[in-house]
Amino acid sequence: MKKYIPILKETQLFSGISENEIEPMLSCLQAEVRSYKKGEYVLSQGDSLSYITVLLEGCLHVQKDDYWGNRSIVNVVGEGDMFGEAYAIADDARLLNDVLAVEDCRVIFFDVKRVITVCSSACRFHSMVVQNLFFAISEKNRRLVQKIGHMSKRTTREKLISYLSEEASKQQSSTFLIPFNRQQLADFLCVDRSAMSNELCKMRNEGLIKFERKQFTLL
Amino acid sequence: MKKYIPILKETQLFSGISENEIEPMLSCLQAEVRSYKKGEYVLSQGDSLSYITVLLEGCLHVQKDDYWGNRSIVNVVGEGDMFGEAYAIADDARLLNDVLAVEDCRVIFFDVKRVITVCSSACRFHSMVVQNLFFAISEKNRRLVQKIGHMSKRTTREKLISYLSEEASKQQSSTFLIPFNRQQLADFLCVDRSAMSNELCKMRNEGLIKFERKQFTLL
DNA sequence: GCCTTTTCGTTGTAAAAACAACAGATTTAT
DNA sequence: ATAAATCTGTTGTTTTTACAACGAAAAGGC
Repeated sequence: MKKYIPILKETQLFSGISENEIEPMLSCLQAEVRSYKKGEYVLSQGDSLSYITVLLEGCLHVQKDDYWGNRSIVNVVGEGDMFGEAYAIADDARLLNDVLAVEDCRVIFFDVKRVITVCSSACRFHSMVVQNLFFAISEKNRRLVQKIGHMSKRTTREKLISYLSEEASKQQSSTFLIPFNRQQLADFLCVDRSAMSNELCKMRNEGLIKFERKQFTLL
Repeated sequence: MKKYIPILKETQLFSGISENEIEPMLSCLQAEVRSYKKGEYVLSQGDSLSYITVLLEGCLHVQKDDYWGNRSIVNVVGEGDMFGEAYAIADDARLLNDVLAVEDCRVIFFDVKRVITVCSSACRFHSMVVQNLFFAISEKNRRLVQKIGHMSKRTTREKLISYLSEEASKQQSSTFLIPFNRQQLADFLCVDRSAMSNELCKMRNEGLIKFERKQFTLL
């Protein structure tokens, strides 16, 4: 359990809490680590979840099969990411998606009741975790709305402009780095990579933007 | 103010709190009720919000109009639903969307600082409101993720299938009512109305669905 | 260093969507 | 009850996207 503390320290959930403070919290929060083989389901649609979870190792896909059996991947969970928290915290929320291990995985579970109910004074950093969770979910909410703002644009060019403008304003510079490669950016904006790449180059030729790998400049 | 207590009692924010316990909380939370006519804006993009709000009566759309006049409906707020909370909780978050009354509405405002800061006095149900707020924000996140799931689909048909499947499963019936007219549904899924209407009729001709105004049936 | 894998840009084609314009049905207002 | 406004379906045209296939450049492993 101890070996995962450096990973946990970097997560938003434990932001502002040092490594030696995390250790006693693990038992307070009834932490439990489980392993999954590639192809196994970590969570399934319809499940009732009572754990806050953080992915320690591997990669997960949050996906859904619709009425006619078509599958859609909703989200990719990377190492250190929290997932399923909205289902664990909400009162009686059944999972609407499946969570599949696409690699061998290691997941840490925290009892949600222990997390959101502040325990007696012994665990003084607990209230900070509660607050972290509160702000994290609010921020996640706003990020989702922003993502919807980009996706709602009709053309690939408009989606790109929407996203790049926001990134520029967030980083307070017309030159900035994006956290995606081309494929990931396309997946984020829900467009085809090659079509997007094509559009980016057109925009560059028209003198709207400059870019080099992950560095972009709005002109 | 008193007459709204029976409505508030049924809301997520005051879940588990009885009517006679709500009354003293209203002053503690500095509640204020305002009315809006159909077509009026309750909140506007760029606003800084310091109130948790609950819709007592009517229906609201959380939406955004872009430079070219394209409208994107992010969320539908029904009676008893809370809105804008993610912006109120964060310290310096400006609203990304407008909130429009699509019917005559009545909204109650609570000072967010009073809500999330548990008071010292004998307001013992206050901490339960805080917990309810957690639940509500989590649920909101889930709804946003669902919407992204629909929008992430490449074709209008897939978007429709995704949305209608979910609505069917949410209402636990293959026949159900949607809360949108055609234009609003198009705005919600971020596609052109006529193209969507066309696609719906094709799907009906292919025997996939039946519909009549706002009532749909999956076959 | 070299080889392998990944990333990125480019092109052409087929499919799909946006857009515009219009007519009939339905709802709302007076 | 009638007129006005809104909603819905339909069609044709233009624009945009998805898809597939490929080579060059860059990154990573040994």
